Amino acid sequence: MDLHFTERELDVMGVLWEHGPSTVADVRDRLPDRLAYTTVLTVLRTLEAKGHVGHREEGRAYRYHALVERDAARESAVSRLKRKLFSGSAELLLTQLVSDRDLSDGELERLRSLLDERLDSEG
Amino acid sequence: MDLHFTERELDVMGVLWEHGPSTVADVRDRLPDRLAYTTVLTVLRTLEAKGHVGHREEGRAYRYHALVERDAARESAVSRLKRKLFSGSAELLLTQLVSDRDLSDGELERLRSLLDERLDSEG
DNA sequence: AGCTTACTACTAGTTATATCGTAGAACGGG
DNA sequence: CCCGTTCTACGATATAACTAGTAGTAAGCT
Repeated sequence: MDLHFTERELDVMGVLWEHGPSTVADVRDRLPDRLAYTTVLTVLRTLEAKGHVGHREEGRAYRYHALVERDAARESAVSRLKRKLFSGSAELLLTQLVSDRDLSDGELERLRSLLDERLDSEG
Repeated sequence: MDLHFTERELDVMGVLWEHGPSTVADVRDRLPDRLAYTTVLTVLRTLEAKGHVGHREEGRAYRYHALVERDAARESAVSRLKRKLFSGSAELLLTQLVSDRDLSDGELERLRSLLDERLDSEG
C-alpha cells in the first residue's frame, strides 16, 4: 500500500501516534506552529477523508484517532526514500545515516548491536 | 538549508544526477512515465526558478544541469524523515531499515561492515 | 433566560503541483 | 525557398495543500 502524508498531515499524525486519540484542541496545542483551531480541524477532516484517521464522539467534541499504524507509515516512507534518492540501495541509505556528524560513539555502537542482533537471529 | 523536492521534481533531479547534464528530450526519455515534452520542460523550469537546476544553451536547445548535489538532497531528506517520523532517532530509523524482509544476509553483513569502518575510523 | 464559550460544518482564498496545448522561432532536407 | 521537425515561451486548467473566517449549535454559568 502506498501511504503518503503531506508536511502538515505528518505533524498531525505525529501527535495522534505520540499521544493517542486526541481532540482538535489537544492536537492544536501540540503542533509546532500556532494554527487556527479550524485549520487543525480541516487537516483532520482531510486525513479522515483519506481514511488515515477516524473519530468518535465524546460529549459535544470529537476525539480523533489514527487508523494507520506509525510503523506502516515509517515503512512506506523509508521505502520511498530508498527508491527515490538512494537508487533502491539500503546500503547507500545507511551510509548516509552513519555519516551524520552528530552521531555519538554510543549511538554508533548501538546501531551495530542492532545489526548484530538481526544477523544472529537469522536462520 | 532545507531542500525539498516534490515527487515529480525528484524524478527529474534523479535523471540529472544519474546521467549528468541533459536536454529536455534526454530527461523525458528516462522518466518512468510518458509525459508530454512540455510537461518535462515545465518541471525543469520550476526547478530552475527554485535554483535547483541551471541550463546552458547548446545549439538551439538547452542542456540542464543540477545545481544541488545529490548528497545534499539525501542528507536533507534523511534528516527530515528522521525528524518527522522517527522522533529524531537514527536508531529507530535503522531498526526500520534492517527490519526489511527483503534484505539479504549479504547486504546485512555489508551494512555491518560499514558501521565497523565508521567506528574504527573514529578518534 | 440570557450570555459566553467550545465545538463542528461550510465556505473561501492563496499558493503549489501536475499536466499539457498552442504559438512562434530556428534548423535541416529536398 | 518551402516544409516538417524540434525547440522554447507562454498560457491554461485541474487538483491538492494550506490556512482561516463565519455560521450555527449545544453546553454551562449566573
